[in-house]
Amino acid sequence: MQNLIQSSKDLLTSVGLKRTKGRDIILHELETRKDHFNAEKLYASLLRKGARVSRPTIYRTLKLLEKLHFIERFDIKKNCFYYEPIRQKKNHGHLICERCGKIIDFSSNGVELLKSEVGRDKDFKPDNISIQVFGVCKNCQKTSPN
Amino acid sequence: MQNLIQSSKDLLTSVGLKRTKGRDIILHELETRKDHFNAEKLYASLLRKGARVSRPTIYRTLKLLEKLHFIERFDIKKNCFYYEPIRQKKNHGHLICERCGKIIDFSSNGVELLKSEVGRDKDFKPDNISIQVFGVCKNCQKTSPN
DNA sequence: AAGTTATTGAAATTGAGATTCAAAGTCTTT
DNA sequence: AAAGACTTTGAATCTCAATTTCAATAACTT
Repeated sequence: MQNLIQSSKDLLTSVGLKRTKGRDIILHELETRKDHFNAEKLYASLLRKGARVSRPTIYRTLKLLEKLHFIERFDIKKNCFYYEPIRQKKNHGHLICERCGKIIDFSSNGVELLKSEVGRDKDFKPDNISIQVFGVCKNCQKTSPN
Repeated sequence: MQNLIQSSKDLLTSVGLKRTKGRDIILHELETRKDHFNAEKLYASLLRKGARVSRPTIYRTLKLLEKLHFIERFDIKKNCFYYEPIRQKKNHGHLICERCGKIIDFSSNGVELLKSEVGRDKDFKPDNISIQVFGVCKNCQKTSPN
C-alpha cells in the first residue's frame, strides 16, 4: 500500500507535477479499492469516507492520470465514462452485459495478435487498445430478455 | 439509392415501426454519405441541406438504429459519441489518431480470432465487438508532438 | 522564510443528450 | 376515403456529466 503511493508520487513528480493531498487521496483510493469505476461514483465514495476532495479535482485528476497511462477510460454505453487502473493487467478487454451492466475482464490470444498486427503496421503507431464486447452474461442468460 | 431506402423501410416496418419523413431523411443521409459521424454533425449537415428534422428526432433515431444494429456507436475520446453504418464492413476496428482525430477503419486476423474466441466462451453470449486503437497516424508522425 | 508557480474549490457554465406533451402524421380497418 | 387507433414529431425545457473561472491556497525551490 504505502509502496504503491510511493510509486504514484514518482509518477507525478517525474513529469514535473506537484504531489497534493487531493491527488494522493485519489491515487490511494484507486490503488486500494477500485477496479472499474466512474468519476461520480469515485467522488461519492470519497465523500462518504470524509475525504475532502472536490468534484473538479476528481475530474481533473482522472484526466491527468489517463494521460499518464495510469488509468484507462472506456465506454460501456451508459451515461458516463468508466475507468480502470492499468496495473499489471495489460492487453485485456471487457465483456459488458447489456442487461445487468456487469463488467468482466477478459484476455485472449486475439488481443495479443491484434496488438502485434497493428504494431507491425508502419503507417500507424499504436499507443493503446480499447476492446469492449457487448453481450449477455451467464446469469442474465438464465432469465428472460425483458 | 432508392433500393437502399427500400431496405431501410423494411428494417423499420419489420419490427412494427412507422416509416416517417424524418427517419427516411436520416436513413438516406446515412446510406449515401456518412461513414463516421456524430449526432450534432449529422443534424447540422441536414439543416444546411434544408431538411426539416429536429434534434430530438436525430437522437431518437440514432438510438433506434443502434438498437436495430443498423449503425454502431463508438468512443473516440472526444466530447461526444461517434456512429457508423454497419453495412458490409463487419468485424473491423478503428485506428484513431490522438493528434488530428482522424478515424481509420481496419480489420485483421486478430479481430476475427477475438470474435471467435469470445463466441466459444459459454459463459458470455457476445453480441457486438467494439475495438478502438489509439495512436498516431502516418501524417502526424512526420510532425512534432506539440 | 520568502518567492514562484501549480493546484484547489465554490460557483457558474457548458453542451450533449433526454424528456414532455400537445399537435401532427402513419397505418389499419371498414 | 374517412374514421379511429396508435405512433412520432418538434418546440421548449430539462438533466447531468464534465468543464471553466478565478481568487485563495498549497507545493516546491532557493
